[in-house]
Amino acid sequence: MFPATKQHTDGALVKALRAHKRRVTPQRLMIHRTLRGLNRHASAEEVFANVEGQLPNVSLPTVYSTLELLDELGLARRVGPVAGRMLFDPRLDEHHHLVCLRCGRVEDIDAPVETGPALEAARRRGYTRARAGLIVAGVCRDCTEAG
Amino acid sequence: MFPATKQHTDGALVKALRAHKRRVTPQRLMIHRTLRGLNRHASAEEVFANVEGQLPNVSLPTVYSTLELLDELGLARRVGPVAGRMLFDPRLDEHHHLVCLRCGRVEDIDAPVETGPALEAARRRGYTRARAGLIVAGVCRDCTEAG
DNA sequence: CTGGATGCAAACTCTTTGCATGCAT
DNA sequence: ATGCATGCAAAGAGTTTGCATCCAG
Repeated sequence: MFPATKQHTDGALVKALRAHKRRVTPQRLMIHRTLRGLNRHASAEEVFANVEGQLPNVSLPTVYSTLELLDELGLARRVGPVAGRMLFDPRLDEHHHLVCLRCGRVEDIDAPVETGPALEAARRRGYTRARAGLIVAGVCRDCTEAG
Repeated sequence: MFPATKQHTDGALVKALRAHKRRVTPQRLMIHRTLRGLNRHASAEEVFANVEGQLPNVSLPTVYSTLELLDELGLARRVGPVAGRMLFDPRLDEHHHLVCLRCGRVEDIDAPVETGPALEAARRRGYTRARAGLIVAGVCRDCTEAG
């Protein structure tokens, strides 16, 4: 389904799995490839729906644990929970999120945000592995027009 | 329990409720006063536990709907969901949050964050009532030391 | 009076856990 | 062969909803 990125994407995952002494399984490859192919933040449910068509007998718990693993490996980023659901984002570069309080839609914001001072404050308090994400919450155009 | 702020706090709520044509009820006054008294972000469950001692026969759904109302009235700010639970913050000035991924603790960060460009981006996309909040997620000192 | 607000209980959603089986190493 | 990873099912946590009753205006 995503032939252009398949090779490189699989290669990076296999390399990361081997480096962490984790097993390379068809489910992990397919879940990773699917999230990359969606090319936007997706819920576990969405990834699951898309993986089902590609690989039989995949379970939702496996999707959750694999997405969590991808986050640990640095090959995806867990965002949220946002609007009540956990999202997983294939984008690895810094960006932020815009959430509609009404319909739950999530969009990317590429505006720059100076997170250095906040991360520094976290470090000073003894936090490790700290990462910053800006969430802008509002009511989207459609929901605003719908009243 | 919070005599020093009680009068002013109640007054602001009563005024806001009247302005929005909503009713002034003992539950609303007590929930508002309790959140202010806690003086930190609290979950609905926490507010509920503290209100129970002050006013008999208060229900958790009422706490939820009242905290949501306070957010609408601008007398509290809903934060989250963070670490799986919705938090409500009596602080009205700009500040951000530091969350431990392990134990779920939430602390305030007072470091300045330039949210203007992100809010402007939201406005350009047609979002209304947009507000920005930075979430720094990491592992706190205690959890880091605990392994 | 009258309709918004409440209390209670139950439903709902998303996520996590337990356990037996299976497959990557 | 070994034990991590998986599938299935069921539990768990937090939040929301429905409805009869109550009380603020």
